[in-house]
Amino acid sequence: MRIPRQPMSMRNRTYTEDAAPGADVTVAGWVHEIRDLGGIAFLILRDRTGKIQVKFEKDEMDDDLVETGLGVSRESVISVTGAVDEEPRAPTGVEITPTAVEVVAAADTELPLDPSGKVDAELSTRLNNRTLDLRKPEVKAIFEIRSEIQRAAREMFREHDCTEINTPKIVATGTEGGTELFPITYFGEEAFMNQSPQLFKQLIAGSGIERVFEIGPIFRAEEHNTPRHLNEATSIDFEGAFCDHTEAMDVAEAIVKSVYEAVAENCEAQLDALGIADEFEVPEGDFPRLTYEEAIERINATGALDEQLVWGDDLPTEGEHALGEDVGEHYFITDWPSDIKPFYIMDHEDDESLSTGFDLMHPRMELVSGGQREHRYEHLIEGFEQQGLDPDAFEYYTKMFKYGMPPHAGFGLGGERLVMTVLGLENIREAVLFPRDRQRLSP
RNA sequence: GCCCGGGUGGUGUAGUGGCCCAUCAUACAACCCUGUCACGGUUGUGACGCGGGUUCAAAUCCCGCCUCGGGCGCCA
Repeated sequence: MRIPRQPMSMRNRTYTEDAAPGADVTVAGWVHEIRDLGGIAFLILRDRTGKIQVKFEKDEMDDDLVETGLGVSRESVISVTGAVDEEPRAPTGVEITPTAVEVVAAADTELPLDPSGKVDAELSTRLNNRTLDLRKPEVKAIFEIRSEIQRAAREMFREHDCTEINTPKIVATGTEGGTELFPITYFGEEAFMNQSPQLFKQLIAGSGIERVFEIGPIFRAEEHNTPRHLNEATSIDFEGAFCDHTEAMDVAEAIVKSVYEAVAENCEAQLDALGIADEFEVPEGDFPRLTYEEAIERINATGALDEQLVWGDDLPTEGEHALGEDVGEHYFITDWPSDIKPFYIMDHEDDESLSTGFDLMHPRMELVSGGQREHRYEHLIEGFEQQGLDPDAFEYYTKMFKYGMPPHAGFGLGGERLVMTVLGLENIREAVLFPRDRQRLSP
């Protein structure tokens, strides 16, 4: 049974997909299109479940009814009451012969974009008119799938004995010092929007809760302008006490795979709406784990770069792409040089120049960054100083390492990048209802 | 932060100095049409981002501004 969620006058509303031949129903939704053939006309009504055809035979129906039904503009909200009949000539095999039509909310005739999809709209136009944009089945499908992805991720974290947590988004200090933060005023004090739950999730991993995850917003003030960056993004974070980096990699891999499996299993209609049902593939087998050294060797071997990479270089975007094409599936890059990973990542015990940091890559881009954390107080303080950060500013964080901080590891996964790569979207903004980027602050 | 490319009716486009009081599609308005499913047909409505400059002549070239997108850096 569906829970009634309509206004009182529409409690008895039937969804279009449930309108069965022989029944008298009231359907409600948006006017998708009207095709007036002269003596007969068809109105296509759309709701969240699909579309249904409403037939108007002018000679056989009340003039007022015909006038109301055919005089309404596209995308107006109407309700239609009438008998449902089987009709092979109708698009869905059934159609409604109306006895009553009510215009619930009329729409202006000039629409800022065309929800029927006959004319394309640029992403910018679409985002400025997101409500109308979401009336297109293929756009709606992205967010239904995004919801399923988050559900599947939550479930898999629970299977890994994690507790869901929520950490503050208004903070006094940054996390890693590196990226730009959005400054705000907090009752007259300087504060920032948090760029990552990193420090907080570590503090909770060190509590009795041990294994935690969070799906929440992060804010980065970098002025980048690319199809894979946002200034407000959703981070899917894991942190586990008594874990090392290899277990964190296992969890990351399990999450990504379970997301693909859930989409394949539960989103058939949405994949179909997006036109990718046939080529959609769930990753199989273990994700290859390349060391940083192997990664730069393979990139160099592709010959894609003008200059060969040497040990200690960060991987340029072009190199990432070349490697992604070469590997052809999700893969990890492990054993990064300590110098290019943040201070809170632990180095290997037997080689201090190598860190336990890892990235999980989709062939198109980086998805996950993680590692085993430095839980030893003295080493942590050293790390702060080496990175040019004042440990005193992070005392709320560092002091907890003095009271029994277990070894722990974790990762952060880019939520929008996950949606984007699962669905093959061209632009990360398509994976967010109301994206925040360099030039977009509203809607 | 550095670099590159765009902005033409409501929407998406054609147009690189005169052939443009601007093309096509869709939308909108009106009329015709009884089985459409991107319905079809006829007629009509509606636009060169803003400001300045060059030129006999500017949608087209130059400068500034606004705005959108992309590449790199950095990252999720």
